[in-house]
Amino acid sequence: MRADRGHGLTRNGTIDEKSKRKPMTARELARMIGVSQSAVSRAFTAGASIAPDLRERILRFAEEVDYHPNAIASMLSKSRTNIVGIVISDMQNPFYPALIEKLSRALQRVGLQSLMFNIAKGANLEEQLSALRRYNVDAVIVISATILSGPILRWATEDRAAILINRVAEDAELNCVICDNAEGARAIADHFHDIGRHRIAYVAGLAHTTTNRERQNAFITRIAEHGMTLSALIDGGEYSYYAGRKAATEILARGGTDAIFFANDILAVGGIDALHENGINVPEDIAVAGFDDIAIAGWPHYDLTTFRQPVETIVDVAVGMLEDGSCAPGKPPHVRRLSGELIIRRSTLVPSSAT
Amino acid sequence: MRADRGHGLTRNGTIDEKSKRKPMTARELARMIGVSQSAVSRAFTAGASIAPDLRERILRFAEEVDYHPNAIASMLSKSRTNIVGIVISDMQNPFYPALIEKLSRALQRVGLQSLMFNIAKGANLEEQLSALRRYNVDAVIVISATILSGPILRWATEDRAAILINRVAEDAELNCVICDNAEGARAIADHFHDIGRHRIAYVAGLAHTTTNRERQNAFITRIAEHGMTLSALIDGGEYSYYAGRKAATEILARGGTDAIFFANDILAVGGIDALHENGINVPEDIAVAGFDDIAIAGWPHYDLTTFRQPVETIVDVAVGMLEDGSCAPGKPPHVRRLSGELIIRRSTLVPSSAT
DNA sequence: ACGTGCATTGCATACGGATGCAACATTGGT
DNA sequence: ACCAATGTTGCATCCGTATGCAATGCACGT
Repeated sequence: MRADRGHGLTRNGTIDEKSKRKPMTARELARMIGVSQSAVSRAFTAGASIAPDLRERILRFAEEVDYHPNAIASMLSKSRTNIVGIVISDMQNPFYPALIEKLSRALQRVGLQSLMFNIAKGANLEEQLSALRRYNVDAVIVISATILSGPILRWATEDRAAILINRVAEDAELNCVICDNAEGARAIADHFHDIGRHRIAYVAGLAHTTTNRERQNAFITRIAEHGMTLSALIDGGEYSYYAGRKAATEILARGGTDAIFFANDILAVGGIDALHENGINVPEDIAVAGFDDIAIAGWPHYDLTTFRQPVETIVDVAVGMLEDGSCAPGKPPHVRRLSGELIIRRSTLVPSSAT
Repeated sequence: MRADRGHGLTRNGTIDEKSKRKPMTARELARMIGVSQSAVSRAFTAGASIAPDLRERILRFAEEVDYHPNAIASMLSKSRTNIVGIVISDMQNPFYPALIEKLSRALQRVGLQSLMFNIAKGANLEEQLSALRRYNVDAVIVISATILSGPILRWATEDRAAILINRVAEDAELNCVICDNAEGARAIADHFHDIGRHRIAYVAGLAHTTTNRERQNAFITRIAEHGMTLSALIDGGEYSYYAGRKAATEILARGGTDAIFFANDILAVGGIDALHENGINVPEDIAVAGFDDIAIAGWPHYDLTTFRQPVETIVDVAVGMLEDGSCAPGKPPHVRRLSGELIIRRSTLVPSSAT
């Protein structure tokens, strides 16, 4: 009954001589105690019909002999995996690691594990996402803002609980948890107005992403309402430090700008560096604001005014939707738009003194 | 045969009215085609004994009706999950997201999925790691440098393929893939010597971590061999931007230092900012070097000399160990120490002109 | 003391695919 | 035309847990 058939990870059919001990099963445990396998199963199932003292006896004995229920077998019979697929594609923007870290911890806290699906850009999406279906994940959380068109999204999440974080579904009817991008963009515009700036530039990350469109539209509209001028509108092409640098350089070349709103912080950080290198003072010459409030934004060197995404709340809401079943397939999808917070820092602090 | 018993994610026992369609099974497919369930299974199993034309017929039909083998059931019968548990604890240091991204993609490429175990510091480790065992992950890859003592590590990886990345096992006998920290530290020391610095400070992240000890010991030894002075030795207490700032400030207060080696880049980046704020020129007054070569180190503003960890190679070696079975439980553990590369940038470029 | 009802427990089977074994088909050799 | 060897296929069973159902036990009311 010992190491009779266990095996390791080799794919080539090699039998590894010393391999994992075969773990104990509920049946074995049951036989040792003299109860039925069902009793063992019930002892480990909250709310099951079993006498409290029997349960305790079983649990105690299980601990002694180091028995743990096999989660795989449980998945098969319950057709519930307690696994959530997390689809990501961009770890370069520090906002995502921070979000993923909080999300995976929150999921763990309610007994859900995170299976990572790191989507590479060039590759075959369908192939990469088919594992979502084969592994029977209970739910899919999509964090990628940049990848995945509507149809693919719908295919990947068909008949499955799904939540998009930080993006909305363009055509697909899907659950979304998202920061109120328009609110944030307006807050930045108002703030620029408050500090007396008039000639405003906007730098998009990826122009076509839903987050960018929401921020851009709201920003430009509010700028106009304040009677300020949109001095430049640039699409960086990606959400990256270097795209931010390039955009800032271009804005300088054009001239006539006294405040820049970058679609997110990582762009803004690159922008600030480029401005400094060109001898521009931030905020005296040009005020700069970002969006997200990543850790770097708070670094004294950048000290970037930004609109903080309510990451904790986003995570809580998403996990809550999973728990209360409101995102189950077939239910009408919800879009939860959450308020953020304007964080004013040095990059916009000094009142107008534009050239 | 349609939606008769599927269910969603609710835990409260609620039956969700419209729930997932029950996916097709191999038996159903087999009946539709008029073959046995075994034939279907074999059609999807590489190398199985099945006539090529039958296989093709089954696969074609499966595609038509959108049948996908259920990975969970397969896990149960093969007792192989194709899931690798990735244990992490620190997403703050950008080095880790970058590593994890490459690792998870490499795993996906060989058909392995990544189950994330994000260990929170205060919490009950055993509880958090017990899922590693219950979920029957084929292997465990531990990336956390800071958490997990030897005994816990051994418990978590008992009878299971395991690889530590970026740390060595202190007492436990475990497989490790690690950058040659001593090589890197020596390269930095040599470089400081080459550019004529004499009064050298070392800033540890967490003094007790194996990565730090290797870097620190090798560095201090080599410094001595060159006849240079160790002007300060500081333990930042954590690998963070702010710890780096604090350490740099302290070094300034003591005075008498013309080069600082920070145990990693994120410390160094904080250090550079603090030096700048105190009116110190880098590298003219104080040269600075880090370790890892994170993206930020390459940003023009920091332009940090550093020792680049061979992340791609680390990932390849780790995945290779999984594939060839050399990390199967019971096999003698290997420690693969990989060479990195000194990346010289502006933070050390100018020859000595120390105060 | 007997009936009723609830709490426990075990039995049997389901979950969906993998695989040893036997049955069967095909090919080739003589 | 017969036998052996090889190649295919299906049958039956297993993987380990969950759960409907029936059986049992016990307490309580009259």
